[in-house]
Amino acid sequence: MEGVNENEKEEAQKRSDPPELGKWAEIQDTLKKSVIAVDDFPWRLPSPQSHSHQQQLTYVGGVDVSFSKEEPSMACGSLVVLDLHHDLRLVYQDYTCLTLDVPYVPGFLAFREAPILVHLLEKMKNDASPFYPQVLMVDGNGLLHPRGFGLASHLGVLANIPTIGIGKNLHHIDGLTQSGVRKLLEAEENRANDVITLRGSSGFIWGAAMRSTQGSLKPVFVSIGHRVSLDTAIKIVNMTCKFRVPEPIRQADIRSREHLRKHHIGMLA
DNA sequence: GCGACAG
DNA sequence: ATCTTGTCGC
Repeated sequence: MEGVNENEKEEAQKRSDPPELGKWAEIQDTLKKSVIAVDDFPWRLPSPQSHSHQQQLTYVGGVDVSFSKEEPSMACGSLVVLDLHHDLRLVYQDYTCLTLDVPYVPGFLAFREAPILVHLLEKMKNDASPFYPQVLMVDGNGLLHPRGFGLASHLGVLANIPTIGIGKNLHHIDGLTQSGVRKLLEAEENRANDVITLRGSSGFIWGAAMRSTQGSLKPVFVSIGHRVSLDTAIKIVNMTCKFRVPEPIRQADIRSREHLRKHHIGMLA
């Protein structure tokens, strides 16, 4: 009895896991109850017909956090917003740099990155920006997570905003593996499809793997974050993909990295 | 038991 | 996440 706990603690130390992991898991289980896994927003997707009485989806946001190589605790969070109706033009960008001591632990990404992103969203809301995103794409998974509550869902609940999870790599859960998914995508019956459902061994649907660009063998992994169904999430991803990674995420990624470079060099001098 | 494990 | 230029190909 006693030995089991001691061994777990030792292993946790070897992995340099923070001692709060148990609490973190509890927090995830609690917040997960607030997740809304269906469409729950006032706008509609752009369509050929005109429904003049309902607002259309126009502003799609993207968030990401970059880190400095030489100063691993130095982080830069970014929030960008693109205009879906003007060739995904950038209409808003903001950044926050700070030192982060919370480590990255698989399955607990939100405890490292969510606070910065919540800050950026709150700042934008307080400033009453007319470009506040109607939906937010997050660099990380939503439901596609060991406890069904990844960064995209976590951020969606904390900031109460519709979110979509975008993973560039698969978090292996419920029997799902990156090689297994790629085999499915390459299978004859799926040759025509660019999207396949990620159904785990348990039968649960965690998200979807999609070839966002023609000719890209490596898929991106889309999952429900908050207040957006998987079908709608896939449609929105398709509307925002010029390259493999959807533009909101790609722009947030590129720009947070260059912002960090610019600011960090200034600190060393 | 060992390995895998979003960013 | 981060280290990194050129390069092969449509």
